[in-house]
Amino acid sequence: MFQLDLRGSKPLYEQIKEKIKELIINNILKPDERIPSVRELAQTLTINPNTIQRAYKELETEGLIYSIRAKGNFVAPLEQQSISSRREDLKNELAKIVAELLYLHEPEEQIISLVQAIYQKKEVKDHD
Amino acid sequence: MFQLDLRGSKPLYEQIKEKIKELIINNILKPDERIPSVRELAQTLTINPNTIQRAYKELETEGLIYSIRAKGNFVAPLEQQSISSRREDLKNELAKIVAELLYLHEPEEQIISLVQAIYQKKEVKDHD
Amino acid sequence: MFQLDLRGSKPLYEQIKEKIKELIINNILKPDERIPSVRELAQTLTINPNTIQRAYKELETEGLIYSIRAKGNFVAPLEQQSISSRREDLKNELAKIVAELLYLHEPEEQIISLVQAIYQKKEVKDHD
Amino acid sequence: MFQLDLRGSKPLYEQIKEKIKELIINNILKPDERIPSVRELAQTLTINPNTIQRAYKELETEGLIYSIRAKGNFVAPLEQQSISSRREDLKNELAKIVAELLYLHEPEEQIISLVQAIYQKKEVKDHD
DNA sequence: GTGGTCTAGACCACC
DNA sequence: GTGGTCTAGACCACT
Repeated sequence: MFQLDLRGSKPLYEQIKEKIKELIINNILKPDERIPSVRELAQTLTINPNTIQRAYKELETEGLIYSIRAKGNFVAPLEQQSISSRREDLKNELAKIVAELLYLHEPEEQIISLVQAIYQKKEVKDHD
Repeated sequence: MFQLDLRGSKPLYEQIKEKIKELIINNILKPDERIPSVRELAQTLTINPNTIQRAYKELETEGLIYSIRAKGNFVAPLEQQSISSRREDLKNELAKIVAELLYLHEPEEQIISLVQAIYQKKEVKDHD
Repeated sequence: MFQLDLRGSKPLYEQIKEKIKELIINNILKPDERIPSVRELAQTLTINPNTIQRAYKELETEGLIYSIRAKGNFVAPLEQQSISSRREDLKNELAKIVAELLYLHEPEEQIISLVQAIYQKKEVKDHD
Repeated sequence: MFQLDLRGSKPLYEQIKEKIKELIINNILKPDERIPSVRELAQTLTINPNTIQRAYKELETEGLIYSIRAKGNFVAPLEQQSISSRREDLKNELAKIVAELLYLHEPEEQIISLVQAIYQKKEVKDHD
């Protein structure tokens, strides 16, 4: 499913969170689809179930997944997340990052083509 | 020096971090210039020194300031090796945010014009 | 039967819980009346059965509905022992919320008039 | 400092969260005051440090405390919490609870005197 | 089988 | 000393 960087300083549970988030954002995991069980994923990644559990719990509090006892964890449908405020938050974060990149003399074109690349990837997917 | 939003939802130390960052990015605080000591700033803002310390520490790990024991904290000059890696980090963060905005159906044009607006502001300043 | 806010921030299963609860509280669904089956409701709302099941289960633990295997889910009659303990639970929750509102400097009058407004609405209904 | 119900079904870390929250709300623990260290509290309550850690971490994400590595955990100043939206949320929760109490035939006077009792306790404290 | 909680014990980075 | 992360292993309630 994905691989972890066991050496880096980033906590494993955060890496797991990010990876799952990516899979959801890229629509590889679809709404109401079941994601691997805590034990399953722990085994395939050969790490402790507690670590997975922690990642899943935080994803749940962030509204990205929901869990049903004795059934599993599932991707939360997009509609149930607070889209509008989340979008504003993200745009604020983005503005700060761009301002810092400007300070570090990153050329504007580079940033714009980065944005375009991300959106283009999606268009390709939509044609599938 | 600056004011804090005491009623806002953001932690004080993050607000301080951002404010200092802004001052550096906008060249109001210049390279190798000394910034207020933890105690000084704590007193003028009438908040706990812990809060300032945490803000300064994170700015240091981000490479924006450096501290000399018993002398104070100073703005880090741009000419450091850390710049290119910092730029890569920022672009990675940016990519994640853009990906999530795409997932939330934010139109591409909005993002690009946001980026352009930030860079345009800078051009105006350069004309000063 | 009712509509969900598909864009809101609240999880769907909580919205369903609340809606059903409202229908029971306002006596639109009457004691021992059958409520839609998990599958039925999932189909009419075009959402995942898991979501409905979770909502129903929580309503059951709160004592508002009861389920008979292979027959369906029904509104629990008021004449049960569970009422007094449920009232105590609710009053405890309420006390905590009021304490936090006090901490956040919400004026006492505001809270009391909120309570009165809710009870007054009921009086009007009783006159129907 | 406080006692836990080891038999009940409520998770220990949630009990700890609630207790600390109470202490903060009742101003027994004051802004920027240090709260017991993870190990300290674990020892006095004779439970595992991990359990305390979990409680503290969730309190931090809720904005009630902040932690500084190698220094300890501290009460977050009131001003840095998002008061206005939090108050609205709390009033909504309160309205639902009152509606359910009305359904269960709890007399209006009982609720109002409960609210008044909580606010009166505070007045007494203010006279100290 | 599943998620959820808890313990015991360990290591790290920081100060 | 402090907070933070991770492992190993256990138990529970639920389906």
